[in-house]
Amino acid sequence: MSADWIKQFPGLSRLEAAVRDVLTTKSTVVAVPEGTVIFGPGKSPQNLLLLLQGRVRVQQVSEAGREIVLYRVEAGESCVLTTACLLAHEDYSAEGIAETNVRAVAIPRAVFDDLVSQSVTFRNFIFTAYSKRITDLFQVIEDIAFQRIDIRLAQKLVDLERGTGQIKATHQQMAAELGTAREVISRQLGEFQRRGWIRQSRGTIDLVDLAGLERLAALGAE
Amino acid sequence: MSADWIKQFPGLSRLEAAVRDVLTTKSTVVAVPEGTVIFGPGKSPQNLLLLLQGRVRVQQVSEAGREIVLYRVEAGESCVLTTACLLAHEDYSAEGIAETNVRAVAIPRAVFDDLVSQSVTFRNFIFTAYSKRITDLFQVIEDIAFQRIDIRLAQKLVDLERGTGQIKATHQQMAAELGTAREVISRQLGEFQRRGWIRQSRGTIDLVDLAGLERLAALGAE
DNA sequence: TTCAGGTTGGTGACATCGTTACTGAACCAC
DNA sequence: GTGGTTCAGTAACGATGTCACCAACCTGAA
Repeated sequence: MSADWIKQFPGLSRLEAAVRDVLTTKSTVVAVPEGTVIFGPGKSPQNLLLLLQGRVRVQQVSEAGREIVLYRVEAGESCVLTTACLLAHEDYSAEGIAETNVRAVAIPRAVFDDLVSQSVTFRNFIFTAYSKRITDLFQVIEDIAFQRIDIRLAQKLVDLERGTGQIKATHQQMAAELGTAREVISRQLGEFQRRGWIRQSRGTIDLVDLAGLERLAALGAE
Repeated sequence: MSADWIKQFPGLSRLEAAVRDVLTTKSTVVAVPEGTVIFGPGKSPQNLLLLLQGRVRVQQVSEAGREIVLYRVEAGESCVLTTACLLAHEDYSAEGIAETNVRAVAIPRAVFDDLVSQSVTFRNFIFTAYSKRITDLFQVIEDIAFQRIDIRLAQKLVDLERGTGQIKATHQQMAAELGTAREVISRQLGEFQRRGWIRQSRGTIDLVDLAGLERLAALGAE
């Protein structure tokens, strides 16, 4: 198996040669189709995943069925919060879903433990990833608790637009992004449309005045 | 220095003898007076703390000055989320405050790294602690996003009462516990008092019908 | 003691957000 | 096309957050 993929992870570039060999020979590259539930309540992951291609959405689902997106794992990042669960034999209440087709390196539990033990570089890689995720969670908490919904929605629209100027999502899905209700999204998007910032059609939102959205989004970053 | 303190941490009881020696000889027991800011924005901790006595409150403070309590570290637990920051050289936006006088074992960064490297038991201890904290954060997110404020307040009152039947806190402090506004707390506590569950006086809340509060709190756990 | 100023708590009015209930439009499978 | 399903719009109302203000209380200093 080619070890080229290590280049995609800057934190691993200085990995000691011996450790690099362990990592490449004892891990496998897996393909995960879009929509797959990678981990979830009652389904703890068996491997640490390093994403080569695609995107994983991690979200919390309440007992009443309401959802909120916690963060996304992009190519070049790792599903590292799951390793705590992986090593502690505990279930999370969060779930991870492949938002696109995903290619990833799967590192088995025992190999992960071995790498953490042997390589200071790998340890730094892991703990840096932890730090980023925890910071993300703190931001989510701060936003839910203290930020106005129109600002959060504008930020999310700007965030989810990936150069296309368009977002493929229903109002229900946008509500799940922010942990709010569909009706709230409908009202806010209606207001954005009246202001000429977006155009809507069933299942898609066109961002026609990104600058307008960004001005509103920026109010939350003062 | 006595190594008796290790007995207070069940996860460390099976520690290999050599590793145990490293841990006890290279760490120090420190005393932290009540009210000390142990870590915070711009003040990353230099040590991993294992709490022997006392309690540390970890809270998020927004730029607008509003606060929300994330979790508490009790005796027998560790300030483990800070280790990610400690190893990643990153600052958190959260801060940790000694809520009582605290005695703790301080493990320097280099020693921590060494222990993680050498001991599978220590690794499990650390990752289990991570898992618990992250689960706590998920719960906070779910509560803020989806739970009614009266239920959250009842839960918090039951949680903060430590056998005394009394809570020493202002309405403002209770608001910071839940990330809401003082006025909301005043209204809810007024309602609880009308129902005969509590009595209030300046700076203190007496829980006179704990069962009543628990019934309301239990509605959130269905 | 008395007064000034800060802290704490109570309250009304209003804005924002969430919930409920219902409607119709758009889409899909047959 | 027909019928069922998904998606979006909206009104009414309840719950929560914000703003403004006041009263009660505490503390320290004149």
